[in-house]
Amino acid sequence: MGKLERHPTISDVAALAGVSVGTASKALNGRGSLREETRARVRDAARQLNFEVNAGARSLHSGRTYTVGMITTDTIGRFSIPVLMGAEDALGAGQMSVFLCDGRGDPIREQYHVKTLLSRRVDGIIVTGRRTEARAPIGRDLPVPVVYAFISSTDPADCSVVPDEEGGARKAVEHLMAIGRTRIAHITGPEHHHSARVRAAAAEERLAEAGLALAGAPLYGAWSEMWGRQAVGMLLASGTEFDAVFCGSDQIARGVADALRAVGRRVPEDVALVGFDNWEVMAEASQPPLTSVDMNLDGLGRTAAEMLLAAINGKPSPGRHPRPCHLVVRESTTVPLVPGGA
Amino acid sequence: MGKLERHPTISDVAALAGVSVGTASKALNGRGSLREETRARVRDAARQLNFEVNAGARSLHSGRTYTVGMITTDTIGRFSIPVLMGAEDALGAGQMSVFLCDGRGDPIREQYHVKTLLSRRVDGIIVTGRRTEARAPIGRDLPVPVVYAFISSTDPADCSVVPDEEGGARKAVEHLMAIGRTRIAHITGPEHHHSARVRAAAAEERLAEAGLALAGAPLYGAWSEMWGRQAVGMLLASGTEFDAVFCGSDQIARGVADALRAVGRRVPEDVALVGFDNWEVMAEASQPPLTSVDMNLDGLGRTAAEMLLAAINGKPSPGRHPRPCHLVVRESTTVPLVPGGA
DNA sequence: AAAGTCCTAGCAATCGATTGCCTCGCCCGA
DNA sequence: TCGGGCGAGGCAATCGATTGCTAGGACTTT
Repeated sequence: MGKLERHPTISDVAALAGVSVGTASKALNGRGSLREETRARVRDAARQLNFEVNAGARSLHSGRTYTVGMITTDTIGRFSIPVLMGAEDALGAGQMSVFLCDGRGDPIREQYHVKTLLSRRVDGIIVTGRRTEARAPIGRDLPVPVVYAFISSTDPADCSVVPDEEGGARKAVEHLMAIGRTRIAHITGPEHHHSARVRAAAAEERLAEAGLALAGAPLYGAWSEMWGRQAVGMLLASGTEFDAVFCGSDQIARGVADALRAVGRRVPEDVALVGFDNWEVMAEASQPPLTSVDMNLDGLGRTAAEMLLAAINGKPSPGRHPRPCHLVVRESTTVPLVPGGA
Repeated sequence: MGKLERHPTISDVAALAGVSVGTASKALNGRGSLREETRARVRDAARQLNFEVNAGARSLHSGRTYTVGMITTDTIGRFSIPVLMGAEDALGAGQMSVFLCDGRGDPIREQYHVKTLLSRRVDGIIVTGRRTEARAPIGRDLPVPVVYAFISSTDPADCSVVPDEEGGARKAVEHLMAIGRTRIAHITGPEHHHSARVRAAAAEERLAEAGLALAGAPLYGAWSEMWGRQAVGMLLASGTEFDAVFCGSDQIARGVADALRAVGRRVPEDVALVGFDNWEVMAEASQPPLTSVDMNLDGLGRTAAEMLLAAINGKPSPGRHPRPCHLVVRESTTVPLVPGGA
């Protein structure tokens, strides 16, 4: 509860230990040649005073702050959190602290954050966001390395770690074909979203490779459950035959599941369902739980952080680095085993 | 793409402008008495070199870093994000940057973060988490002020900004009574959760004040949709009469809504439903959309940040500060207007 | 013309910590 | 007894920026 007056400095420690400032520093950092007894005396003094070295003063010499900035281009949300946590995890292992900056989708605000981070002499910057679309670089000729995670930079020379959405969509389709479905519909988000277009195109391509085609054109709409429900209505009204739906998000898939159940179509027996994102609260609460494509967001964050650390140490990895997605299979594509079967 | 060699310093600026370092500093900070022409020359030089003052070096004098630490006790999640964003917002206005530290529920890790933050000389610390339960303080006699947001400290002298969950629960019950419901059931999370107990007790108390009682005992379980569905089964099986359910979370409420619909009970006509958290993706995607108690998490974060700033400036606000919840009314408690009614 | 004012800008100490270099004293050998 | 060698620890420069004090030049005033 009480609040100490001020931070003890190394002079305080030195005085208490009865040595000079330089000696105290050497004692605490294991440098120089000192008697073990002296080191111990200094360590005790430091402990007694609750001394914590002033990181700012130290970086004045070392030139490094062991600090990185993390900028979210839009709002901190469902997609940026896992990325952020993965990065925090990887950076924490390297003793680095993270400055969090929320761009709120405002370029002015974002530039302000970049300036602030540079002023604080971060060793590097990670940029992330909630859409996978490429965006303009946060700056040119910045004095520190930058890595884009989840989103990517329009400059091909920048380092971007992104999910292989195309591969993810292909895996979804392959899984549906593997369980014998041939009339696969696709319901997804707004067409102006990069992710929606990429996933739809990849799904069509994979089907074409197998000599198949989508059941009807991709239905572009919103990322919401309500759109999923509406789209099912449209699909049924159009008379399109389908035995599976690949959805652009878990929310859409959930809406689809609810709408199908409401009209008496069984999932997965009549219609198999695959979602995207593997957002657990959605995928697992769905009836039935959803098979879904996982973009491994925290792995993305971790990789981005590792690449940033490497770049800080002089080993940059320029270019775009897609990382594989994987499929998490749940009951929406697999008929459960008969209960009670001994 | 290119990467500059090193950060320009104020000496570089001074040299380019043809003045001494001290003069350059005064020019850039509007101090001292200098000719306007000199100031302009220095400003130009700074702009030319892309000079950003070294914040670490500066704080060596000022003693302030304009930096705060934010520690999440458990994982960064649905509850801590809005708090975090509110805080980031309020702090950003004060030109302060935020160090984000994820405690992962590990006390060792948490203590490590506290030490790191102190070493970085943050001006203050905000602690948050995903449960409202009081927790042990992160430290005693820390040299900087600490504010707890959402969660609270067990030390009553610490500053904690918390949601008035009790008040929220009362509002939910009052709303249900106001629309004429008298047999209100309560389905909520695990009994060992502080929030579950507090909300249940407040609901019972408010009903008692109106001469009523809960329909059956509170049903403690989990915060999940599945539990909501199961609980409805239990409620129906027990033969308890009820015309409303107050749920401990939106996820539970959603499960309840689905289960009721499955057995042909209409929401809100037969059973009105109120959730808790006002988690929009859940509340709005529910069929029907859920009336829910909003804890105003980002307001909590903002308030916490403001109190921290005040404490940093010597005006601490010790003690527990409950902040009101409010009810967001949606279709689960209101019969929609007849469509087409001119 | 000498002295007093005011304006401008430079000098140097300071913040906290690190580190290369130097000194002091002890021990050993010649 | 004197000098070399070495171990231990102090001194002071350094990192980048800030700021109080001071010096010098221009201008005014008596």
